[in-house]
Amino acid sequence: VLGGKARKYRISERTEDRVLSEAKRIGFTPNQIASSLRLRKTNTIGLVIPDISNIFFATVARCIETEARKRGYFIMLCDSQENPRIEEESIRLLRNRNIDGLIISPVGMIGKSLQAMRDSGFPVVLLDRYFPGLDIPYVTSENHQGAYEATKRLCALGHRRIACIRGLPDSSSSRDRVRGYRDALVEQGIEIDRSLIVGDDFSERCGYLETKLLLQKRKRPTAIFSLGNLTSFGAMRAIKEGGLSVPEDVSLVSFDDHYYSEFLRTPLTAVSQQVDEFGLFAVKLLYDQLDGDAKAVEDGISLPTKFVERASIRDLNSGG
Amino acid sequence: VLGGKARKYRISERTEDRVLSEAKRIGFTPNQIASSLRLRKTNTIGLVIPDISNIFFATVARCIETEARKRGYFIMLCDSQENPRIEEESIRLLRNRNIDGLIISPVGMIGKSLQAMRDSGFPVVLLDRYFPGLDIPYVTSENHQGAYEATKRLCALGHRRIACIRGLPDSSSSRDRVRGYRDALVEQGIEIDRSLIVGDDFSERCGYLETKLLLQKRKRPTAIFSLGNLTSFGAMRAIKEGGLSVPEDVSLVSFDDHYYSEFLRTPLTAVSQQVDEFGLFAVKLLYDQLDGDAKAVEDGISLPTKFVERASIRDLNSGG
DNA sequence: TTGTATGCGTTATCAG
DNA sequence: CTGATAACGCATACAA
Repeated sequence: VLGGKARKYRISERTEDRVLSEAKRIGFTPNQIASSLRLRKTNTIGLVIPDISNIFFATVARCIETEARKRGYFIMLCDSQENPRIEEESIRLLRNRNIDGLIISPVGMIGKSLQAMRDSGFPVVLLDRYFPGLDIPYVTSENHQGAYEATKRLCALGHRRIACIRGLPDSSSSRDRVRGYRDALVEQGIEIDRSLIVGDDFSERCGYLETKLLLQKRKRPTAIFSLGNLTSFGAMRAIKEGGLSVPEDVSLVSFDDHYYSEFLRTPLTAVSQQVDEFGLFAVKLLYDQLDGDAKAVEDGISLPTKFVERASIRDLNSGG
Repeated sequence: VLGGKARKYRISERTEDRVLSEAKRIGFTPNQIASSLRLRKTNTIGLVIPDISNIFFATVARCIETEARKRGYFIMLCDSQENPRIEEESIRLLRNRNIDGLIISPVGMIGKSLQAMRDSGFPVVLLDRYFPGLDIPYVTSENHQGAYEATKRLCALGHRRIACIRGLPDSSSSRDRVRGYRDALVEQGIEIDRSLIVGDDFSERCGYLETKLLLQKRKRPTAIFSLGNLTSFGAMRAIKEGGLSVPEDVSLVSFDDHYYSEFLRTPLTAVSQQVDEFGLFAVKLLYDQLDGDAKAVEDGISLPTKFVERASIRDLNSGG
């Protein structure tokens, strides 16, 4: 009766009512742990994210939580701190706890490991980053296209020395954005200067350090393309500290756009991602696997980006 | 042996090794669900937050997750969306799942309900908001003091008509900040104009709408004190839309300070909170309860704030 | 329709 | 030291 299957077992209404009212009287609440053990289903999704305090992931997490709840799932949150060891450990512990599925924005080289999980029938969805060659469903942005457009625009404004502060070099998002950047330069006949492609991770500190160094070069870049929202703030900090201004001394473009961008000292030109859709699709892709054949799921989705031009880039043609 | 209690049961080393190596060979992983059922302990903490995409809560959540993990706990994340119904439902479901404790930034009037949980021995910690009169441990900022200082400073600069955009009126943080604001005004001999105390929640939209209205008044306020980071952005949006500037046309102070503040068009004066400490203390307070006597725990902690003055407030004395 | 028995995987107890 | 057994609370199959 408590399971809502009174009908199925053709329990008399009188009995059903008696059970229900007595249950309410003593405040009976079903123990989900016991249920989970019995049914081998926890209604829990593991969410492993490099940095939940990053506004991008925080926004995605919110959507995922909301969407998951609608479908009756809980979120077990793990912040891998962009640390492969913590990430691996988190996955292990989550699996011990019999989560029903995993949504992860991977940091380490765990493609094969995730693929193995998936092959064994365990639902996995990648967030923001994917593994080329493996068929694990993912949701990401059209990183190449977004970076390509942004870089092309900088070129059109006369920039030739454009630096690129990338995030975690091993991540697909970073790689694809760098590719887009390079392709745009090559297309414009600009030689790639590898010393202008810098950065190790998506942290503010990284943006700061790399920008510091870039600004000290004999031939200082006229524009900086920063591939993460935190690195962009790091870049701004370094620029400000050096007594320089955007865009007079250096133009700045950021991948990833958020509500603060237009209110900055110099409104920031940025490649905007469909952040809300990230969460929606992630849960959808996971749910499709939970629902039925874990393997018969589309291999991934790339969401279009939008180039939002604001005052942070300068036209070198007109200005001289 | 697998439980690490070989010693206790005086198992021979040989046997222990045999068991351990065989376990590794077949890849044995203990089922935490079964363990949880048996032990009545899930090593899971429920975290219920009004909006995980708000940078304040996101930052706190990160600290909580990190700190909890250190102590072997997992985080079950629920976003109540500042909706009391969702909040209540979340708590109910979390308890069905036998979480070991709850960290919550409450939205609704659930003080008595939480107190009852606590009285029954269930560990609870309040985040950012507390319930006066009840003895549920909490961690919050010295909201009154922080708001008092900020308002006093505005007065010192010659402001007399200072609006206050509060958040959720029922929350202690909002109430205490408004009290600090009022106390400062009263102390300066300024009459409280209730039409200048506005706002219903901590959303961007709220800040926007209320600022729109404030700016239309015949006697427009010379300064706005916004009690949340999102409402501050709403205020900025409305001010910008009205073709006005900060601080020339209106001064702006925000409760809650983050990394972007100094990079805004007009660097934002703000009351800075010790965000990282929030998470630390929350987990500590919870852990003290998990550890021992749930009731023998300090009743709460208020962390000092820091007034960070930037260009967003104008001196009416000197300027004329 | 209703009552009863079994097992999910661990842990604890207790007798050997 | 070791093996057998019960119990955590629920869901299901089967007997009544």
